[in-house]
Amino acid sequence: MLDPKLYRDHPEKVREGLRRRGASFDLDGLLRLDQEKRALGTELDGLKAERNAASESIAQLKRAGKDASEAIEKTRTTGDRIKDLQIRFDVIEERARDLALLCPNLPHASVPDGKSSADNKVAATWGEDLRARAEARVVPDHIEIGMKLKLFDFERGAKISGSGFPIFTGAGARLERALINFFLDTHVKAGFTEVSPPYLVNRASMVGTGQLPKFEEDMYRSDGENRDRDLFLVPTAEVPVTNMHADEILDGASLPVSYCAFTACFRREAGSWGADTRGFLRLHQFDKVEMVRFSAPENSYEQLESLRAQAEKLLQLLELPYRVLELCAGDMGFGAAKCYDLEVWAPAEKKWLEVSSVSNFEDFQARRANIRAKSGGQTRFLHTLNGSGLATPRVLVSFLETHYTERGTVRIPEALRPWMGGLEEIAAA
RNA sequence: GGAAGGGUGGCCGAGUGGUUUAAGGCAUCAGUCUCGAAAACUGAAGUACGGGCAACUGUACCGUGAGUUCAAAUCUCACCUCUUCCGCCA
Repeated sequence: MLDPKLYRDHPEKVREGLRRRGASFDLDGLLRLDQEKRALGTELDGLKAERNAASESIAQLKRAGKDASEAIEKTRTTGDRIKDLQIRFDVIEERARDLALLCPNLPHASVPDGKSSADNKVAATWGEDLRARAEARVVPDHIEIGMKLKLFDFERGAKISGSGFPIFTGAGARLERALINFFLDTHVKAGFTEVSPPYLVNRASMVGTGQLPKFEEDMYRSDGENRDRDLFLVPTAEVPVTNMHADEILDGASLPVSYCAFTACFRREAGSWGADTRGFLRLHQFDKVEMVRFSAPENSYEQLESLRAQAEKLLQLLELPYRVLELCAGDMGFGAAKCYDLEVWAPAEKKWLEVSSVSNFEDFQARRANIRAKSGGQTRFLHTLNGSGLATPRVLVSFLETHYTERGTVRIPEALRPWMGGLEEIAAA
């Protein structure tokens, strides 16, 4: 949610930000509703002040032992007017809030212009040589490798759940688990606090991080006895972990606060049928370790760089070539003010795969979830950031294709071996 | 699932429908004292929204939502949630 003062006092700035994003949002409608809400509010407050004064004089009459029935009778009509006006005010206020929740965040000044993923800027690359080496020979793709080594089973996953729900088997399941533990342990060592949150969250939490109200069709929902009791399968650990501190005031001196969490992630991927449906590239359920950071507003962009470095470190340790994209204004997610994507190279797919998205939301989520920090006697919305660290299925694709050996085995990079019981390579059983 | 008891500011914790402008304490900030600090003492201090150039001022907020009333932290109803006990259970 944007700061109301921003669109009230500087609507042209908001308009410019929306234009850069290529977002269609009814800013004029929001400004009209906001104006109407304030006019009604002023009138309503005046009536309430009138009633409070009348009640006070009634109290004085009664205390003095005098008859107050005439004053009570007169105040009754004020009460009726308040009731009417209150209903009108509530309707307008709700409409204003509903609309404000649909407005995306504005891009930070450093975010490059652009309309789509084609306009993203390559900010860094790592492992060029490895990539060239991997490309120099013909490599079977991850599905073929996985079938040969019996690492997963798409058909049986589809039988029990549907497409997009693979089963990991044997060394594949082991590798998946090893990656997760390797990620978590690396983060904990770097000072992150590990949390294991619920996989089902309420509607308020989904609104807090910005998945709702706009993207409900992409979420798995379990209906409650009413709307407020609906539960949603988490699309990312960002949702439960960020909302852990909803409606709280954190001690400013404790910032930044950093968490890491493993969860399965659930996405309907509505509307993307046919795109990347083969293999692991687009799933309805996948595993991911997420980093979430609560930062003071002053240095959230330093924190963004440090989160990005933390995610990069994992890929370096896994010896997977990657590049870092600085997303353009038109390609960023709904709530992000600035965002980097980490993409690994998949030699057989011959394409880059997004395995991490690292974003600074500034106070966009903090406003929605009401997360503040107090320092120096001042209470302000803090800044929230998060980054994948990392999403396993796509890492696995690159991992299998990159570390596939001429002997038909998959080499385990040294950094991961402690989590694989010292195993040096995965071979056919 | 059943029974009982709770939910009040950053935290703990009082609170008879109308001096509640929410007692008191802790923590915080400022001052006095001190070479400096601690302690002690004195004082300040909730959050959000609106109006005003400003000093200031209005409204709302005691788990959430309805209701009763001229007036609700206080009374009524529903719900959420926590604690304890019982039952069931991985």
